[in-house]
Amino acid sequence: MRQAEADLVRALPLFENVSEKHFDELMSTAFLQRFPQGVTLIREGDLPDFLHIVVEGSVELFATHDAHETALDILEPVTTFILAAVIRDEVYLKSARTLTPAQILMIPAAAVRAVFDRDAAFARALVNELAMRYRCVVRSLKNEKLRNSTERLANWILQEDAHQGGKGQIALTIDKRTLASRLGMTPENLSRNLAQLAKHGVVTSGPQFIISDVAALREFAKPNSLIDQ
Amino acid sequence: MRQAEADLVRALPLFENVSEKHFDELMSTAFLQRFPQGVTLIREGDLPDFLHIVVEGSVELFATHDAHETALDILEPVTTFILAAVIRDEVYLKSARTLTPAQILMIPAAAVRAVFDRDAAFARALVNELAMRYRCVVRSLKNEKLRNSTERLANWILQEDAHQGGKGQIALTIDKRTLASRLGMTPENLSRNLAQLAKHGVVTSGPQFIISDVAALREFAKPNSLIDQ
DNA sequence: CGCAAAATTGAACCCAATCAATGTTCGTGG
DNA sequence: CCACGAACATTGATTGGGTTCAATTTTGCG
Repeated sequence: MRQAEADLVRALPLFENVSEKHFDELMSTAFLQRFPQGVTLIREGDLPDFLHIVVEGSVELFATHDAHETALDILEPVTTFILAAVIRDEVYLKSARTLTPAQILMIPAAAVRAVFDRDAAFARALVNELAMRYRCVVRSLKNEKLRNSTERLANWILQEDAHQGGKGQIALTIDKRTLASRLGMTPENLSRNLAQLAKHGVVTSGPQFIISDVAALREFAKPNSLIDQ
Repeated sequence: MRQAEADLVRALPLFENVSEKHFDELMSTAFLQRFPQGVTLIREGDLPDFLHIVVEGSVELFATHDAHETALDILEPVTTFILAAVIRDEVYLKSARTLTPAQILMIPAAAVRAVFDRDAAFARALVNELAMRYRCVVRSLKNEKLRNSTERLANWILQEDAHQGGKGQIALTIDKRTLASRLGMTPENLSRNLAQLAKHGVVTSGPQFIISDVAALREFAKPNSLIDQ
């Protein structure tokens, strides 16, 4: 790994308070790799060799069973994944693929477990990260079970707008079929749901969503701090 | 807390390798309390005061939104809950209530965080526990999204049979409405699903389920080690 | 301009929840 | 020991949310 990249990694919250010695130990065997879009990074059922960290791009976590597949999460920088499998040294429960070209930091699982035992700051950071990931899953489980697909879309629009600066105007950076999968619905259903939201203050034209009536949209979406972000 | 109870707690995996000193520190402010059935132990949105551990009985984790409620998990001894909230010192995302009379060990959140920082064995055990809880949520999320309700029931029957000794004969210890809620379906739907499973090797008469054709049931249920147990 | 992929629209269908009615079980008190 | 009531369980009919399949329109790009 080059120095510029090592500096980038060093600044991550996960390594913030780790001693220089232990950080070097982790990095000496780690590598930062670029992947094109659509590459399967890990496969459910395999044993973890590396802790993965999304440094750039986005990664989809998904699972399959009986010829069906479901998206479980979409990760953006900077997020670890498969941390739980690495800690317990048990098989992955999910698969992962790149949704865009991506840069992934890979740290050997054995090194992670070794440094965890000797560096309290790293242990603290890891457990914090894991707790955060846990809470994310709980939030998305609640989102899935307590809202219908139109409500999930409405809340996504509110969040995405906030994320893009709250201008009440969203430019889609991904195509709609990807958005549909991220929201746990089919592309057909996304179309219908967007049509529904016309009644609740959202005007769409192609990849431009305009919130024409925020109050109406919030009224419909019922955002909830115990579910959203 | 009485000595007998302290011994019981001391034997939990979570405290196995914790030093005597730190264990005493945790226990000096902890208490083991009995609750009747149907008591709400924690409420989503509150800040965590205590780490909870189910020592006896069973506890339902649930969440509410917009006048709807959903069961997220059912815990049996010995399991921690709200560990992630305690570690991050953030509000609960779920509520919890006793499903049966229960005995709960409550350790002040501040003590947990304090000992975590000073006792590597405790840190290791906590992170292991958290990773295990995380993987449980992922499994139930996959179970929910990749199987329909009849398949979930079929797999529950296979697991419960194994749990009761693999005799091919299950005696229900809970009533069917509770089972329905645990499997994420309505009591009506449980009835219909049991009727369905008659075609796949399950004979029921009241609270007795008999697996008359294991091969047929497994064929239908398609158990999967990356989802079940 | 023309093609392929993406998006939309309509129709049929599936799964599960809800509502309503009926049947069953079980505990209690006469 | 039986009778009764309340909770539980089953069954049927209806509804709603969502997927799938098929056909059509739009978009983007060579």
